Amino acid sequence: MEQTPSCRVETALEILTGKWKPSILLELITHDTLRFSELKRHLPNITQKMLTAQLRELELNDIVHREIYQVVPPRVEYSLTDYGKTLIPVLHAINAWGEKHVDHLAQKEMLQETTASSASDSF
Amino acid sequence: MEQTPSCRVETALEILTGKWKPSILLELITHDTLRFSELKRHLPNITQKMLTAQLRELELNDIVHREIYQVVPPRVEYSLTDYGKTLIPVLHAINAWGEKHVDHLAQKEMLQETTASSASDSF
DNA sequence: CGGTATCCTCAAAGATACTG
DNA sequence: CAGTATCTTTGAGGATACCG
Repeated sequence: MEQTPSCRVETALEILTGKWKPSILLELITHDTLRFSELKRHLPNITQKMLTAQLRELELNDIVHREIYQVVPPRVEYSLTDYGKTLIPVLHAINAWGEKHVDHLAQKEMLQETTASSASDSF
Repeated sequence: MEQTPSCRVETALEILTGKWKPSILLELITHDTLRFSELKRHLPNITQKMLTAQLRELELNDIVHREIYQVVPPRVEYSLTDYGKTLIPVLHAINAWGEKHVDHLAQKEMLQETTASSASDSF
């Protein structure tokens, strides 16, 4: 319960870090609701174990809602909670900076001509 | 060079993650310029090895500038580059969300009275 | 003072197999 | 379909000692 700036930044970053959490969150932002298997299809390299684990952590932090339909075969849908949606502007800021940074890195590699790159996606 | 949103977010997060990078960056934001030993003093639990390693990574990404004064005893000063300063708004957004989240977590633990907490620091 | 060089630990992530 | 259960791997981070 320190509440120093770095405590707050680290607390926030704990939500976002985890190898797959940014991808999962971005999928849920753009698709709104996804079943477990759909999420897995969108993230081809993730294992079931990791997908489950990361989703559980996000759920524990109230970022993600897990809706279970008691049918056969089972159907489980994931979506952002309202609280989770407050993360969107943060991800947006990170995304925007990341785009600049990828360009910045590219410029370092080839210090010659600057290929004008495309404008930012909405996300 | 994929340039998908999650690629960009992950690229940006690579800069910020690392156990000590947020703290180091916040120190450099608030103090402007710090010697190696001053930085170490502000971060009591970091080892020299980790401090060096994290600073080197930040330097490689053009976030931090390392100025060496050839004197005895050696003097090395660290500061944010102009490019590194573009991270400040991002850290600010993360910090602001982190503050809300610490409150959010606190509310989950004691679901009783809401102690009105202090307003946000400048950082 | 401001670092390297080694060695070690442990937890996050991956591979694989099984299940209600 | 949507998960567990195990086992193994990897590498970030830490402890400690030494150096220009």
